[in-house]
Amino acid sequence: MQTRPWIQIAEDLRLRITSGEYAEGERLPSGSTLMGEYGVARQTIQNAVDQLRAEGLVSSIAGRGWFVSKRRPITRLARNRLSADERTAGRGAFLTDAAAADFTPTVTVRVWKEEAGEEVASYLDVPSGTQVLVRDRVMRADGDVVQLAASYLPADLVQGTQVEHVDTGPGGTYARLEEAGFALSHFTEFVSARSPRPAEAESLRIPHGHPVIQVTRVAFAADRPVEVNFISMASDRFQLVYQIDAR
Amino acid sequence: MQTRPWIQIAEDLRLRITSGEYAEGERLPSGSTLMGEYGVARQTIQNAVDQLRAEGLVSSIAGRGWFVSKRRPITRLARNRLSADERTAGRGAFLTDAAAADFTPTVTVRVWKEEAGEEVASYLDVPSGTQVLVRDRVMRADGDVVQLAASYLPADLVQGTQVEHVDTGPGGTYARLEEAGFALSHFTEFVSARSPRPAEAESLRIPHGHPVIQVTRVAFAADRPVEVNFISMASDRFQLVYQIDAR
DNA sequence: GAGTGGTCTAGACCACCCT
DNA sequence: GGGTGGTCTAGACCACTCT
Repeated sequence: MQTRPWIQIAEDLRLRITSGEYAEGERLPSGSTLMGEYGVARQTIQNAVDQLRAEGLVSSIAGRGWFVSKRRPITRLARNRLSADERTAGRGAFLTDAAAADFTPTVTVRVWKEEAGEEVASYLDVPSGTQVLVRDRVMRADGDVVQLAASYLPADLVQGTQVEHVDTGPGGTYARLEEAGFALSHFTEFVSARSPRPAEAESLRIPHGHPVIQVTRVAFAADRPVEVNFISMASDRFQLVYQIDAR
Repeated sequence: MQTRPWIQIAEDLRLRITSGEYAEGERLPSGSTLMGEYGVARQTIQNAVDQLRAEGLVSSIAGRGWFVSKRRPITRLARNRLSADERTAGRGAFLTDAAAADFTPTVTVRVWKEEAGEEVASYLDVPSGTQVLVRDRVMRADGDVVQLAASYLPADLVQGTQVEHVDTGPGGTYARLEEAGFALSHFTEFVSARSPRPAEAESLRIPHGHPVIQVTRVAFAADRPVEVNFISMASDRFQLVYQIDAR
């Protein structure tokens, strides 16, 4: 086998953590101590700890030490809440989640128009370069950024509606679309994950190496796509929940 | 702001790639060249490239160089295929996907019994320590490992059925469950992402730093959980697709 | 054999935290 | 001030690839 030292050290430390030798919230031995214990250089220990941090087992505080991560409560986001009932209740999806998970939500919105790039155009089934309305949103929970989202809608569809404004009114964009004659039939969500760019990681307060969940949601009105929404969120804080009928 | 050098270099290289200065599949300048260009040490360049690799923009071949990643075709896994129609068609989910995505599937299965740990017990709504049947599966596409899955079922539920054997027969576990009187009502899928352990990354052939999509699927028969399935797959190869009704 | 990526080492500096 | 994590440097070695 002969794995590299940093991998072996990571595996050993992982074992010591999961076996309970170091309890939740407890401090790991310092870098210098571990250098001595394993007889390796500083950087090698760092690599091992970086791995455990990416896995979510360890978090670090500069100047204090490495700590066994406390299992943070994970917010479960029920995706099937996009149903008409929830929508007409007058609250957007994020605000509904906030109520369920008990945090104070803030949403910062910027709105502008641009020409659709290739990806957006393909999701919306329009030619590249078509004018689209962009709704860029930063969602905070108790002040911390937790989700980034950018919606794209064909500009002619929402011309003169409240969707063009920062505040879309009760029920949000979807409610306004329905009023404009685009009754939503279904949503398609594409779910994946990726490593965030450093700037993104910093704004979402993601530990280095931690993945981001990437959801691309397309809203359809009578089989015509009317909105595509790109959503990013930290994978250590959120879990998506989908209900699938068996029949 | 004053970001660290490796972040700035990563950002610069990302720009040079996305702007098209280096085309898809093209080789980046060598480490030594970049050390000279940016006036930094080898390790700093390495850190920058590691970041781009985690983002999926760059892949590396030891002894050859760093290359701008070719956008691999992503296999979209339609989750709503868990419906009764698909199930009675006689093929498991993975084999259906294989047919759709055009690869040759292989599944290696190991089966055993053990006592349920805390997590499994809570998903199955049984006491910790209850006997469960474990079906551990390695799924390969054209020989490459692409998915790992481990199913847990209450042992008494499947006592004496074909589910206890490696080959569950046409329609798989779900078909056998229905025959045993447990008509499936719905599935709940919890979707998240995480950084793989090094060993896991190697077996799934995941570039270092690349996330794994983690799906936990619970099958219900008349509101009683009868199976929990933990599925891992590489996020650069798969995307999950969910259809959500709007009414 | 020369060039490449990947890793390890030893030493240094910084920002930060806790007396 | 002494300890801590995080980063950068300069130099080394290895496995690999392409002549």
